[in-house]
Amino acid sequence: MIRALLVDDHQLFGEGVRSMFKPNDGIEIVKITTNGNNVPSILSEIEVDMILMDISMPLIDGVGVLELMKSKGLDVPVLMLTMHQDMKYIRKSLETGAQGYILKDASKAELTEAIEKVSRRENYFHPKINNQIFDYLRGTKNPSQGDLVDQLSDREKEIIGCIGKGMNSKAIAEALFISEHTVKTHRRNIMHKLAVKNTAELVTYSMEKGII
Amino acid sequence: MIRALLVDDHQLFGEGVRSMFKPNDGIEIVKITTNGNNVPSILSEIEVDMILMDISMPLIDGVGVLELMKSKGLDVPVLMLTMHQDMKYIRKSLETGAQGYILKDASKAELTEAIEKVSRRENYFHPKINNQIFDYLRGTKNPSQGDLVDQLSDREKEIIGCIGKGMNSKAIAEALFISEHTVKTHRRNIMHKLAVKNTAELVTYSMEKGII
DNA sequence: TTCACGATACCACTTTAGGGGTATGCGCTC
DNA sequence: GAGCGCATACCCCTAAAGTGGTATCGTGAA
Repeated sequence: MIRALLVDDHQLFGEGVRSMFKPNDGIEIVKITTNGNNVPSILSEIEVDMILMDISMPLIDGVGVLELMKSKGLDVPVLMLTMHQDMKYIRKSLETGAQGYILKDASKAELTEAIEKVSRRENYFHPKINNQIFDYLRGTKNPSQGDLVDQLSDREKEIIGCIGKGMNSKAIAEALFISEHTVKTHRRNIMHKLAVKNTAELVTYSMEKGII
Repeated sequence: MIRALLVDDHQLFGEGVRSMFKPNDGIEIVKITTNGNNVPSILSEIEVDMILMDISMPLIDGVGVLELMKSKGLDVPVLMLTMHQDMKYIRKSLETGAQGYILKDASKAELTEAIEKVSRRENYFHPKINNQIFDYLRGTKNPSQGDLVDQLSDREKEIIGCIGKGMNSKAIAEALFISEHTVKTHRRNIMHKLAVKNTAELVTYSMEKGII
């Protein structure tokens, strides 16, 4: 029986995955937490064979939890379980030490296989992202030739999200508790980084790249 | 026993939710489909009391499935089950006739309550989005039925395409061999028809609707 | 310990968008 | 033939975006 810890902010998803595994599947979700910050204390209390981790979570994201674990010397294999098919997330996860990467639209059989492999400290990649892995490995001859989107900071992406919702600089400033000047500076930097002429093109580009 | 059909492209989520409901919960997911286009044929084969529907799906989105059902005269209460907290999605869902709206980070208890209410053709809204519903109802005296995009003329869609490419009014005027004044008039009319505040929101909305 | 970067903030300025009108000609329909 | 939607075009004006700088502070890397 593989004992797994699930880290996901979506309660429904978590309870769903837990109920999905029957005793004879050989897998048991022994604990679910919606807050990645609790992972170290949980690991000190109970013993698990692997961790199933969502990437996008509000308080601390999956990569952040991986870093937190590493800083505390916690060595438990982690399977990233996410909707993001972007190379950005995959790369970040692998760089930070994830053992595998699977998409949320995987089947139960695929998830079972992934959990088994990761718990044995083998790598697992979902078939859907294999091509991207190859493309990425082929493309890493020239690291500067990355995606323009990768140059954006988290704050800048946050600003982009607000812009897409139709908020103007003043509204964004109030929402983020910063000055309107700062928002305008961010907008300028974003436009330079993405090499776009105006807000319309910025929104188009960002939506195509999945930032919005 | 409430018999539910689940429409979600994320297999894991679907199987998870299905396993979550035990016989004594009074709810059974009798069928899961990852393709919304199959909903009409499924409804003709099996009998269900309600439909649990994800909004963002690749082949046809949740709102599209609702429209498809309506066009075929299929009258089964639908609970939208999604991650999107945006009023835009909520509005579209309600306009197209969804009976309820719940977020994917809801608890099992909340989902159970929602399914029960919707199967009785009562409305259900997740507590987290109640405020947005109120704001919406306050702001909309005139509930416009039908899709806003349908009101756009071909010329207006052409203008929208240019805006999305980052062209300003002057550039659009030159490209279409018309006056800049005319372009500005078009932009104004477009924004009124789509009920958006500015160009950024216009682009976001248009891309979601597939105009761009 | 520098040094780079991100987030913050401000000034001054030009260009563009956005909102209020009004108007004409064309094609279609009732 | 009167009305309607659409594309066209112009006026005036305000608000916002966009461009050119500069600058402080904290953090983390070299």
